[in-house]
Amino acid sequence: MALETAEIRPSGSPLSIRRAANGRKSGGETVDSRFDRQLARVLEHAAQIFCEKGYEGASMRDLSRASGMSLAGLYHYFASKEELLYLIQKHTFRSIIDNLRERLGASTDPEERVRIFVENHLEYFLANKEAMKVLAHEDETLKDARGAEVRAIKREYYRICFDLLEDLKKAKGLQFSGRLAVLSLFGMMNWFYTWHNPRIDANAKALADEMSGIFLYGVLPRKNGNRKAAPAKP
Amino acid sequence: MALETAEIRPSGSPLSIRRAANGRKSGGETVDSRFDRQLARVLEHAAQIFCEKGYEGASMRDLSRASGMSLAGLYHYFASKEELLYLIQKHTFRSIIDNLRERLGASTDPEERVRIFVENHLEYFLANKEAMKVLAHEDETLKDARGAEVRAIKREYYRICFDLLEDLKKAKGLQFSGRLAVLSLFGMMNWFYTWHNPRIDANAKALADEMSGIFLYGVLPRKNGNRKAAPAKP
DNA sequence: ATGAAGTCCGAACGAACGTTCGGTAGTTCG
DNA sequence: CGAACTACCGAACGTTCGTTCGGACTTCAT
Repeated sequence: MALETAEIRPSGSPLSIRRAANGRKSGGETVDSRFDRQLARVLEHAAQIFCEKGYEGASMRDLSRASGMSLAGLYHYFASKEELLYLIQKHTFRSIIDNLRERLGASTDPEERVRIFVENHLEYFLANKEAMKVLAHEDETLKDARGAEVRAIKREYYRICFDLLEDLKKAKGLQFSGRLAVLSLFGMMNWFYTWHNPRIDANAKALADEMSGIFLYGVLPRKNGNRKAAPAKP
Repeated sequence: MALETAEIRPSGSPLSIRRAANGRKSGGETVDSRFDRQLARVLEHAAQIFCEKGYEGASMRDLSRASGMSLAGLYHYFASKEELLYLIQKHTFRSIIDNLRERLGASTDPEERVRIFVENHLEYFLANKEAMKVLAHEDETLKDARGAEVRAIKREYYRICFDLLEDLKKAKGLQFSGRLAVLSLFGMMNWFYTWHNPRIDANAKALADEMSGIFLYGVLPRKNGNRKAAPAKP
């Protein structure tokens, strides 16, 4: 799945790209202008390079080579290397949240909604591995205004998860630390990128089921045997 | 807790430091030579700088400034920046494994041994925050021989955890994917460094109890009420 | 006292870094 | 046509990077 065009922020924002998307052409076939499509192409290559070598370890020359555009030409599309990282992180975060909001509409059962959260996260992770690793690994890289904005989106995402767990608590009359539960769950899910091997590991749906099972019921069985046990490894 | 001297590997190893530790002095009070003590001091500062700025983002000049030693002087103690990272990672891993092995001697109960593992990991993490973040965050940074050696120690550590879970499985007649369980548990524990706040979060022992609880029993209650529930957040 | 070994530094090396400048095609549009 | 604008590039800018070199001061066994 390709990165779409980085969305343009409301005018007046200090972080907006210098140019607005214009979807008009005399024979306009797509909504995105050529500028937007090229930017998206560059962002995709950038996500891959940042994923491979890390943000600091990746050079603009690496990116130039990967995208087939000259070093100077790249700067036609963004102002700095840091803005590149910002655009990738913002788009990825907004995009996974949008996906999630849509999926959560499908259920009102608290436990199932938690399962939907996990499944959405892992499926998006698998479908956008490079960008998601950049999101998880370069968590503290951005500073100042751009960093603050991405951190705000991250809080929004965490908050959704926190609220899902609060609903679950209320529905089942439970007591546990919501903070630790959320952060443990995110730990399980985000550590993903350090070990996932498509030749060994199951698909996103199956992994999400197993992870939800561990998070909700643990690896030990309850006394009554009705929990969904993960299948044994062959 | 300070980094001790990086241990010297058997002679003939291609990665050994160029100099062996000699504990002898006429009035010898410590086992470590001056060389060893200075190296340990530099390693400690290096861990802190790498923790703050990342390995690639940290410069030898940053390290020179932090340790109060001249840029050229640093190279008296190691051959390259990469060796620095290697020494930090190797020492930290060996050290946490040694701690663990000693603690595991205290119990033969499978469930308690898993709890000991979690407790040891989190306590070591809290006591050596900088070095442990460098270990977790710069996981893929080292290449070639040094990377292979650290990866081998990592496998050893993972293997210990995997075997603990296999013992638990056998003892309780369970079925679950050991691989996913180990990696989920490591995810919970290693994500730690991205969120731990000493002003908010409990001490290592309490956090370890809660995390073990989630991992073993999940956040949902068993039908009989005998699980150790985490206290509600005020 | 002497020499070897250990400890440390100022200055510099070439390479690589992110970014900018001036310019050249190509397209759009009155 | 020609002015305005978009898309892009070669070459260079100044800075910072990891590392090295030659030497100076200290320590210590003889």
